[in-house]
Amino acid sequence: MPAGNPLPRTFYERPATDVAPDLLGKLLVHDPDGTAETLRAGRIVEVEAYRGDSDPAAHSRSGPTARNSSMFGPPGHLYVYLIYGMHWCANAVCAPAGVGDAVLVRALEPIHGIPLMAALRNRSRRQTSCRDLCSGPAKLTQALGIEGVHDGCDLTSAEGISICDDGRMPADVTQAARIGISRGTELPWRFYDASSPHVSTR
DNA sequence: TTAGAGATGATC
DNA sequence: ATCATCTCTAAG
Repeated sequence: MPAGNPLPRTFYERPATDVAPDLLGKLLVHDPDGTAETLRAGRIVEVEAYRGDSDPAAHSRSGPTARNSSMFGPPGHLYVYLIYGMHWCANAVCAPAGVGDAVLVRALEPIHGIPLMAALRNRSRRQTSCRDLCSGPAKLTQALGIEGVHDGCDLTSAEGISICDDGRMPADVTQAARIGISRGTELPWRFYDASSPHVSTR
């Protein structure tokens, strides 16, 4: 078990803006079949918080729908959605059930299973550097093999997809405006490790 | 190195 | 029509 222990559900049972910075340095792990050969993991270096109450950019802003129902479920679960018709994005659901809070995972430092990650991201003819494997919310889901079927899965179980704590702390936590949204741009709810070369922008 | 456009489909 | 994106191509 190279990844440490999964974070407990109580970790997620807080507002997304509190959970988000604490997720920096943790490991996002996908162990699809319990074998070391297919396990891949990356250290979280960039996240964004989305809140159900008064956040115009959140998918949960207008209440539960078929797509966002995981956001309103119990904390410590995964919310996965399709964006622009072709990319999957992964969130950690936060706050008590009934509150539509989540943290979008935007970038990882690849840690384990890097050859498999490169194979899963082999669509491009261009040479994929290690920095290009997980430096974006849709890149990292492709590298880890996270898709719509994983929406709602439990992150606190060591099986399948989990977020684990191995004791490492982020070096340089920085707060800024969120990326790629047209509303709520004034809210400084993006958190990243400025010392990492693996964040989604340079 | 940077800017722009195309891909591609669910959502509300 | 919008969208919590990525990639390639072309221009400078």
